[in-house]
Amino acid sequence: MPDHADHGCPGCESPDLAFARHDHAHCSADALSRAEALAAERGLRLTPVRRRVLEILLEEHRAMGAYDVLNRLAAEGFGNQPPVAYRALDFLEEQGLAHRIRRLNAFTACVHPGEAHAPAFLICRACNRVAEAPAEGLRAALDQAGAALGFAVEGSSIEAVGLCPQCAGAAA
Amino acid sequence: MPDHADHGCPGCESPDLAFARHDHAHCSADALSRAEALAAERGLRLTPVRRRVLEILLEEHRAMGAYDVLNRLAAEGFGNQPPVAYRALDFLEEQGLAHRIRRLNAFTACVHPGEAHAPAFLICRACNRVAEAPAEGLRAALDQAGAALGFAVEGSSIEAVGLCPQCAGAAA
DNA sequence: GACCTATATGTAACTTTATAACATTGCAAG
DNA sequence: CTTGCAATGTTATAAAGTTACATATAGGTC
Ligand SMILES: [Zn+2]
Ligand SMILES: [Zn+2]
Ligand SMILES: [Zn+2]
Ligand SMILES: [Zn+2]
Repeated sequence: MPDHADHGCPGCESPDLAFARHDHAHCSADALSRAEALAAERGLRLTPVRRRVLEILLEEHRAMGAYDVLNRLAAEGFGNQPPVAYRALDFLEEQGLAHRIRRLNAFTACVHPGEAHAPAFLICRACNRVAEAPAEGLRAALDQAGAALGFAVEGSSIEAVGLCPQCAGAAA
Repeated sequence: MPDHADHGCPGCESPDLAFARHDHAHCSADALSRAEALAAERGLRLTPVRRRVLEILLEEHRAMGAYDVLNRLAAEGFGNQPPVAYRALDFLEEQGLAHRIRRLNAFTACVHPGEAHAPAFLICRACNRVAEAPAEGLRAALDQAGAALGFAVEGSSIEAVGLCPQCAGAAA
């Protein structure tokens, strides 16, 4: 694991840095090394396609459509049919290394994999960047709202659209 | 407005009755009459297609895909091309008469239109019914979670998947 | 090493969901 | 009326996701 002393590192901090100026080279390298550690720990195979998809998602704090990912893969000599992208994305999602953003039909790399978490997503409608916000309280409240109706919550998606600090500043 | 004395009526009660035994004929008739009142109030045209789409959605507390709605419309002599359904659904959504369930790529009628609300949705993975849960507290918490990152929340979707009371009972 | 099996990848074909662009209809203000 | 605008109809196409089957490759067994 890299040394973090001088860096803002989403993996090691809360909240998420997607909207803050930060050392993103470190940020993404760290997420990748965590992913590798996790895969080793779980006896999973972080194959070339899977690893490359994760790298592509990690390039920016944005969500990418499966077909955008696929185009990148195809350009690099991997298969060029949808299942190639979807399978890698599904794998990453199952392992908590990426998240699906349902409002965007798109995927984003998880910035702090390994830590059990079920974040809320903040989606900037201007710059399209996506941040994870801690959502333990929200999940608990949702469980409770369900329970009030006799409903057993098993999974949930909490997504907000709005303006990130930079885009809000630019608009004002 | 119908007399509610003897009925469970989602429009007049909280929480939602989708998962409870209730007089659904009243429930849907009430929602429709509220929609009509609302349209009149706002000077909007609840045209035959739009009204029919709302009726179709109101038949059950389920989410329907745009193409399911379209098939129904086509069978009844309306246009049979996607925009016919999407336009009506978009209109209903804008007016708060229907909601889009993003996890399902589907739409459901709002059971208490008119009242300002931004509900959380509870989606039963077994019977596919959808209920609206009050979510003022959740929205507030989400706004706050965004604010903590300098993010201005403008809209959000909160959706939970799980088991409704009846399906949970059947499984046990 | 040779073999077998499970997992992963490649590929073709297709389904489902959604939008863009333009023509037509029909009500409604003047 | 007639003129304009909102709604609907229609054609075509784009975007997102899945099914089914063939091929390749990693790991374990003998
Ligand atoms: Zn970063
Ligand atoms: Zn932004
Ligand atoms: Zn009902
Ligand atoms: Zn159910």
